[in-house]
Amino acid sequence: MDKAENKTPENKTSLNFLEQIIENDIKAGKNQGRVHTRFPPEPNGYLHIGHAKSICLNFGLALKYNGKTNLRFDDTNPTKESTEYVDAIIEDVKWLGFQWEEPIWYASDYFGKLYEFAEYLIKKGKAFVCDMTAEEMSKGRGTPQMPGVESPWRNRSVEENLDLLDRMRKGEFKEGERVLRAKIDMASPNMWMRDPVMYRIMHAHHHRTGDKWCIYPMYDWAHGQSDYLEGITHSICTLEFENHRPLYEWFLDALDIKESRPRQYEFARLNLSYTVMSKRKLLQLVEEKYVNGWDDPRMPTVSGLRRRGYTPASIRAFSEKVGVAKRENLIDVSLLEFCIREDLNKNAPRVMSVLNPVKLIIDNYPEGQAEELPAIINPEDPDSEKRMVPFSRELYIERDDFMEDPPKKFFRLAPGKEVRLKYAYIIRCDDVVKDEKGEITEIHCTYFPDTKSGMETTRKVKGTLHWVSIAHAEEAEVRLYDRLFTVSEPENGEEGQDFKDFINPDSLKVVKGYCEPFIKTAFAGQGFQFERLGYFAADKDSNPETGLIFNRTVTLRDSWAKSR
RNA sequence: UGACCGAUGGUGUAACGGUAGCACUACAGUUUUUGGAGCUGUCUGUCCAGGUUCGAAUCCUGGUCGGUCAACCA
Repeated sequence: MDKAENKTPENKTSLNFLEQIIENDIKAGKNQGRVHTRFPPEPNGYLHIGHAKSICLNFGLALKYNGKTNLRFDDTNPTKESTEYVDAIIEDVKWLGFQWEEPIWYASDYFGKLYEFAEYLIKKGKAFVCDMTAEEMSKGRGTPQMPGVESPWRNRSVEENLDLLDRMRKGEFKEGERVLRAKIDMASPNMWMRDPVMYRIMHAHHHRTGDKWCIYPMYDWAHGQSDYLEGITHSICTLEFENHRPLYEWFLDALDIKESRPRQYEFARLNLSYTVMSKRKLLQLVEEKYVNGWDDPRMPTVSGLRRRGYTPASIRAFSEKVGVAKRENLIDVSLLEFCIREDLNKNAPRVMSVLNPVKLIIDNYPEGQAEELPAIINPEDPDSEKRMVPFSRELYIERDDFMEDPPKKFFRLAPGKEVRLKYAYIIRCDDVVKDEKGEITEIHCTYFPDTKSGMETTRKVKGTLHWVSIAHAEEAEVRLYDRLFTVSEPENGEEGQDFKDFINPDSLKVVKGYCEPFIKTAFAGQGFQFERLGYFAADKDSNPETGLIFNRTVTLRDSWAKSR
């Protein structure tokens, strides 16, 4: 690699550590140069942005190196898993834009093969049936500093072990009565090598194998062997499995697997500021109704982000930008927000919408008159078409866009001041009307007909406002989302504090919005820019009865708000 | 206190013994019929102590700090 190449970003040649490993493997001719990855979710919850990173990584690596990626459900614990989750996960992976190698696999596809493997290990004297209770076993395991003690059942005969395993499978024993264990080393400094459990008895109905099995394999026993059976070359998982790698290797060795052998690599999972990422905690938020389901737009789930208005491209871009390494990290949500703004700025149609209205009356505009003004749908798109916006005497503008007694840097409307109404005319504020509480109810203005948008004018204004003609306005329910937590690391509070103590009570505000008629073209999921406000996505619940519903994806950057 | 892993600006991530770069954030300027977007620029960094070397973020030694591991979860 030439040093100079590294400096030119347009032909970026720097690789992350996984790409380096893969390139070395290809060079060395390992696995005949094949690259085959897999994404192995457990169907016990919905996918979140951390999974999205893993998906982009696994599929991205295969794409880059001309390889394949399997989608495999790690369904080894029937008590926690269901087809509801399977379906949702499939939809999310598809939505993110990735194509897995057909068919979809399940660890349960390998239950039969795994059973044969287990018999093989028993015959080699490398596995045994243990009658200890879970509690006894836990005590006997020792501590990281102290060796464990060997099970009294460790040296049963091959015949007895085979017979017992067969009877475990047939359901002759109660749950918890016996397990199959690998015979490794109770004194190992690595806890995972202290005769780990391979099979446990569960009289549970499995979503795919039904009642066929009464024993189910543990993760470590199922995973590496599934990788092997699928011809996986690079089995990529998160850091907490680092200590499992010797066990992963031990099983492959014990099964005498030498050719086409998968290798496990670990990377640091994604952490995002102002949210939580563990499935357990997300489940808690759902079950305890802090949010309205897994796809609540405040959730960091893929389905939540989708409903919030995030696009697949924005999530892929984000996954690219966060990078891949082995150190713990905390990504600032502002990076995620940057990615969706970048996408929507280029692609979202613009529309004017007033969310906190105050009435503005143009006194010198004829009553009953209206005109259609052309407006560009997306100024960032050179091929953008025009939309027509109705203008009339009575408008709504944003309450924040008017101040009776403004500071010097206020570029918006104030008594005696002039602003442009976007795509329309320059107006001057002449007067305000207030109610008995002192609240402004009407702003009276004069418009200048020769300043119509597109006309030459010498009149200069500092501010441009968005507006909606009251008579032509479409009403919509607008859901204003904010971050779900008030602190950047809700999981790292003081002693005795729970992540739920930091839930933001104002994470959702629902308001009525007034939009220009063009909004009627919206379809579910479509993202718009409400000019000067932010990006908003049509909610999937919008229907003729509820009317239009919009979710705020993210606000526009606002240097005015910041400067105050 | 055992094993494994890690440590580069505020946050991420490059640099593979030879000028510490890129992105986000923040700030400033420019521009603007979105206080948006764009463009330009600025600030801030190699955990510590030794050693090897002409030269160390990079190699070695020793510390410090952080993460993971004692489920019949994954």
